[in-house]
Amino acid sequence: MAIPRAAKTQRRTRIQEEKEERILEAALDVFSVNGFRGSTIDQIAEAAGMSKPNLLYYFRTKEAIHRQLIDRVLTTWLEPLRVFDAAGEPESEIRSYIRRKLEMARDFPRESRLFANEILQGAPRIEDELKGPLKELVDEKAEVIRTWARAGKIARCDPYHLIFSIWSTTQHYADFDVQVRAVLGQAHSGDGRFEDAARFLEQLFMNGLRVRA
Amino acid sequence: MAIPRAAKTQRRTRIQEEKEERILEAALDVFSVNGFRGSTIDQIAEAAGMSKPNLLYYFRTKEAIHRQLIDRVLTTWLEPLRVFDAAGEPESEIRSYIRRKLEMARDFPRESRLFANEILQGAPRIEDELKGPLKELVDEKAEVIRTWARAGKIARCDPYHLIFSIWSTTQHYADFDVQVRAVLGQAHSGDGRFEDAARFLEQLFMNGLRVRA
DNA sequence: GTAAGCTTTTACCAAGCGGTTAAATTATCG
DNA sequence: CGATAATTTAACCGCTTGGTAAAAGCTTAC
Repeated sequence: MAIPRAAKTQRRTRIQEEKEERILEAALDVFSVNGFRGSTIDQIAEAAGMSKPNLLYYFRTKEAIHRQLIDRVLTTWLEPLRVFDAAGEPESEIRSYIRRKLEMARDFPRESRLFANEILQGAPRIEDELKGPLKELVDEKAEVIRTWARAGKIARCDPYHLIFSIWSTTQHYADFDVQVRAVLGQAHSGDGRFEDAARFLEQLFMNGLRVRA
Repeated sequence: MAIPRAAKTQRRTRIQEEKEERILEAALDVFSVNGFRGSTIDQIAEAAGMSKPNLLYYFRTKEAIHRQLIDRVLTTWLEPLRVFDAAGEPESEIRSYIRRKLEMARDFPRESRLFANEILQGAPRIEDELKGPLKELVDEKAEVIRTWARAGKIARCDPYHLIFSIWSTTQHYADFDVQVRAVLGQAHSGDGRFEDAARFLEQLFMNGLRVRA
């Protein structure tokens, strides 16, 4: 007779660790494309190569899987912004922030889309995290940017909308990938579009934020 | 005995016109939040104030409703880009393109989200339109931008990524509205954020694209 | 008014959904 | 090996889903 559910006592077997990882991996595939309501446990189970009841042995509900994925993404997602350093040179800080966000769009598009799906649908499951930790982090970094502007190191501008514009331009290459590919055609079918994007965005933001005489 | 379905003969009654409009209006509400798979006919029917079978009298399938919405959005959505004029002044053309896209994000957020949902999910229903009409239009306008750059009227840059960056920064205020509100807090609870965004984006793109000595 | 066509409702269905139960199977460890 | 706990499977449940059938109710034109 098995103890109710896997997570009841603390993490024990390596098989548990492996299966949970496989499930989360599969769920990321499914959720990032279909959103929460549009995804079924059966789809995830099949993608993970196991039966539905077997999957439900590791995660009690569909929502539990989603929750854990979202939590993971939220922490790793904001890492680049956390690194943003008040003591650094504005130009290089912003430049490398853009570059890092673009790399994430390239290397973790599913995570980006999972997040986008959640926000699009009104963020019912993460409103608190947005209004709490996220807002506080952005507030803090906005203050840094404002300081740089006051010191004449970059042009005066609204720091919040600057951050929004970096988020949107970079995530666009993950979230709207199909559209980007369709418009660019065969030409940039490899990862070339990311290099072009990096060049363009650096130019745009560096010139756009330069202090004008 | 009713003729199979409403659209069989050509559009007749004004009641048909009215009801179809009400259904599409309701469907836009529902689809734009939940995506295609996440939305149910019942939800749409209730939002339209009618029974499910009644709704299905006007539209044979869920997909038929969605299709018509998408088709509408696709045409109106690209209007601002079509207006983009090679004969105009680069600065004012780009500036007013940004302004118009931002107005659309403000005034038609549901349409923007419907589109975003579709793209996020791999655009299964509109891939052809993206690779065909959309790509052609963008190709044409990219050429215009390239001409301006060659003539020294704006900085040399990748015109495709310029267009992408305008799309993403403006649509962000519709698609990621919840996040934007959460981060900005009470401060800009009205439409003020759109004015701030307009100011910031104009500054960013105007400076970013100015020819540098 | 009445007949024809248009619209709405009631009742229904088969498939898919998230999730449970209990028994069968496998791994672990003394 | 044997016992105990961990894992997997088969069978199932009640609810929701997209969609249909058929009849009842309503409009409109003559």
